[in-house]
Amino acid sequence: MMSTTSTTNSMATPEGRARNEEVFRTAAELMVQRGYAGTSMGDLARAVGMTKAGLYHHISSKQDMLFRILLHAMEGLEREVIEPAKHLADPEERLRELIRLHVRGLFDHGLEFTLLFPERRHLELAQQEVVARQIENYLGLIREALHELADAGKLRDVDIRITASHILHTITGIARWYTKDSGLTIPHLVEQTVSFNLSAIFKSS
Amino acid sequence: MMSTTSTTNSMATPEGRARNEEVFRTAAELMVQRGYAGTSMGDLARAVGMTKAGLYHHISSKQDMLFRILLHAMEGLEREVIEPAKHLADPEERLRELIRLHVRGLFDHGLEFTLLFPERRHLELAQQEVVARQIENYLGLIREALHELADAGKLRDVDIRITASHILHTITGIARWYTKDSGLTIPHLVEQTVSFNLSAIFKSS
DNA sequence: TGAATTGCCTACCGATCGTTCGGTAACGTT
DNA sequence: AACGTTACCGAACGATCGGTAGGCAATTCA
Repeated sequence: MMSTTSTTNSMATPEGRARNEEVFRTAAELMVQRGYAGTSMGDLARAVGMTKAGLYHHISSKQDMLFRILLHAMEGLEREVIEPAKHLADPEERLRELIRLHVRGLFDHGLEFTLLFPERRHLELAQQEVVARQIENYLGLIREALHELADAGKLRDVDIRITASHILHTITGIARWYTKDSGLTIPHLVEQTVSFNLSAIFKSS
Repeated sequence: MMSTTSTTNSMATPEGRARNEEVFRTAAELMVQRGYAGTSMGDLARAVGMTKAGLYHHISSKQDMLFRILLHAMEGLEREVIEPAKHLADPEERLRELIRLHVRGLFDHGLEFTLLFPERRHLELAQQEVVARQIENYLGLIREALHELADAGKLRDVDIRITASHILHTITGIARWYTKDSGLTIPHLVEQTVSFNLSAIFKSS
């Protein structure tokens, strides 16, 4: 079978799979709020209505659970953001779409997990590198678009490495300050974030 | 005496004061790297070359230590950033100076503590509010400058609340991605961050 | 010179951490 | 009816957590 989704056992029934997903989803939510070290297995067990021992039917260790959560976040980023945007020929359109989809994904999908990337320090080195490579890959996509725009003479005199990081952090920063009761609509937030970053880089001419 | 600086005792000698500062400074550094929950008192003790028990000569509790670190960071922000900038009459110059001083302070001063603001959730509610109020106050300063610029017709059609948050997070984000071995000079980083944010908001005309 | 105070130590506390063990009720298959 | 699997539980493990009690050398103050 060589399933890549298995944790400690084969997780056969639909109810079992659903429960399994609930464990991982809840863990991700808790860790976004309180961090990896700040979230105990007891906390997680209580949140899903289970004992600590019961959790270990679904996971093999806390660290491995974090790794799987990050893998899932990376798959989501790849599928919902990178893949739809990367083949756009026009670099401006491509960059615009990267930002738009990422901000949208922050709310639609559990893609808020992007927030958990800083928690990669709790993983083993080999696992850390997997995550680091994906982040570098994503940043590379932004830098590539910036380079093409620079070659076309459309950019201000900007440092591309710094600028790419600034763009990425206006996006991930949203997850740190946004609250539902702010009265902000998501389309408005998306539009504002896109235009903020694009205005930041283009020549004013 | 009513000293506000005392921790568990009067901390009389210069060497004592120096050691005391070292404890707090080291704790701040560790917590920036590993987070509050991820930094144990044993870690801290080892880092300053002391036993856990010895630490408690300098602090009264881990939580209180965090609160004092955040207070110190807020004082630094007030002294090094807010105070020098707030009296500038020209809103563009004021905003530029706020950003410039904040990024500079990230490196010069132990003002990197800005990173610790997310850790305020580990404080008691009354203490959390003190920190939240200061952040709100700082954001208010940015928003005020933006309002003045908008009234002067100098801004793009921009949502001021969102924009202020974006500006703040390009700055604090630096502490998350910057590494010394990147070959970036600090003046260059400061200049790029200032121009990124100012370009983001002004009319391209 | 003696008495305090400072700055740290050794030794330890109860609580909580992540994790494991043995067991079991419910269920599908044969 | 018997068996195997799934999805859990109660109880406990060793390790580590934040924190404390009491002592002791060095320094400072009277």
